[in-house]
Amino acid sequence: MSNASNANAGAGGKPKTAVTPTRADNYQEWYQQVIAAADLAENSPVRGCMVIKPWGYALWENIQHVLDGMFKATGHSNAYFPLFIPVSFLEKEAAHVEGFAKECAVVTHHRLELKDGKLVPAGELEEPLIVRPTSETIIGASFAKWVKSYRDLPLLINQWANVVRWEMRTRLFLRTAEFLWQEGHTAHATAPEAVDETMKMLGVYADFAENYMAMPVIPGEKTAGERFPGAVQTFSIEAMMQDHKALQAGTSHFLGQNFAKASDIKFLDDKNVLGHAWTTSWGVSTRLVGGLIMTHADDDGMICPPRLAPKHVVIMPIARKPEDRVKVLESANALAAELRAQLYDGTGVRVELDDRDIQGKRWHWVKKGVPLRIEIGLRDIEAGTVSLERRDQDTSAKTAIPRAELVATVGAILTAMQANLLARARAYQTENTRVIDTKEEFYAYFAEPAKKNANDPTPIHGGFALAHFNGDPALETKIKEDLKVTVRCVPLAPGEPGTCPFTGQPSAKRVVWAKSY
RNA sequence: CGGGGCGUAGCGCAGCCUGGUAGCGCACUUGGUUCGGGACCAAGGGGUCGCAGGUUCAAAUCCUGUCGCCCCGACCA
Repeated sequence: MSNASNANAGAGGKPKTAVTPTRADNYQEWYQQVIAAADLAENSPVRGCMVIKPWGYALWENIQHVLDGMFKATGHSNAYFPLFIPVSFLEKEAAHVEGFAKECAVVTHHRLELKDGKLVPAGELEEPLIVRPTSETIIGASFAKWVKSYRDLPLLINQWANVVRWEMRTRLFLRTAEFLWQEGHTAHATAPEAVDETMKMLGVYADFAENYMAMPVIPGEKTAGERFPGAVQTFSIEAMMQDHKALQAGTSHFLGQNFAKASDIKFLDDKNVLGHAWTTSWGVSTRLVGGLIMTHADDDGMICPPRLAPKHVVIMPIARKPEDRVKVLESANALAAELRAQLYDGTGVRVELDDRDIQGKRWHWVKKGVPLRIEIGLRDIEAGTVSLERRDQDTSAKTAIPRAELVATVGAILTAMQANLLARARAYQTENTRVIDTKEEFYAYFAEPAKKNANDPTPIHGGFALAHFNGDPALETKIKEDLKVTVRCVPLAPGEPGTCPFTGQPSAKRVVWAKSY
């Protein structure tokens, strides 16, 4: 489609990068090409919905596995609630209606009949059902039944599910009409307990993002305009993508008693006083896979952080002559077994042995982002070494390492790579974050570079701006209109008071401004 | 939902203006030569040109409609 997509192919040479276009050439197109090159997902016949392919789904499964453990370690239990929600449930919370009604898929019939060779809906439902865009209301109905006494609290529930939001514009992983997520829903006897829960889960997300995804995040509170519909307070973790935009990677909401009142979640406290429970909800979605891509992937494709990688190591036997093949394969299989017996991150090292007799294997795995690539051939066997390549290093960097040393240190190498990816991402975020104290500098920072053509993708520019803000929603709206920049969050980390550069009024602390996904 | 662009083989594209046998590169299959940094040669397979109408002797090409994708907005956790 674009000229950029084949700009560095052709001309008799090999592509300089495994993925075209590069990030700098066309970031949006690059993102899609990485997904295709790594075989993570593809568009489906259904508008806005994606097919998550095995490699992409394996990343999600690893995300699920780790988070599920974290939720259980913090006292939560999994349960499952219906996909369908009666429309009347949504109506119960006014702000919620406003927030979600426009993007609800609605089921109005329950039967199909054949008419003139076509199936047409029949059997209209008395009350339409919406396909859940989020489950506060349907889970609230259950909570109302489950909670009678302060002894029933706190109620700490999580659900792994799919949800549907009929979005105008979709992007694989980042915003799809249907997506997979988890939604935690809890009820508490007091406001402070619910706030504690809200903050605890935000902390779990921040921990997961940094320590598993190797994606540095800024935890903070959303401004009123960005608040979850119906929430009293919304908190998020915000990550910087390689186009300098912010990705909201997880949210945690303190819902006050809004949903408890809407769903009638009432209990008798220890003084025999009837009151409404205090609830929270929090979630992360398959969007995290998009975050992983845009945090780590490069112009050669995906880079999987070791702790979430579907495979840690791929072994590629080098033996094209049939007479060598048996010996090399035997050695490669033995190496695979030795590596699988090693522990990394509390589990056996995940090893793929790719013995396909094809060309281009190496690039295949580069694009998929397997952390370690190992080549083993006759020369290695004789020397007692293997050839090791790390995906976080240049694709031309290959080191011979004694086989026994590799087996002994594979866990340490993966640990080092995980740390390197985080450090690299953190440095990137720091480099593209600026403390700004004047309106002029702020506007210049976010000004879009000139485009050759009005319909070209917007070049990478700007970043995170740390600037004071008087908190006025009207000012935030004005800045959004001017620059498409919004307050991503008011960081939880302590900050100094100062002066709002836009109004000259006092400001409690600097907030994070950026363009966002 | 508004503006723009694009739908031709798995992927990337040419052909369309000026209607007349469906093309190229990569990928794939087979054979051979290669092989430790994206191999080469040869022979093959694969497309009702997004879909539906219309004009025409004849439509990938012209006209109308429609669906989808992408970009820029609007919208949005």
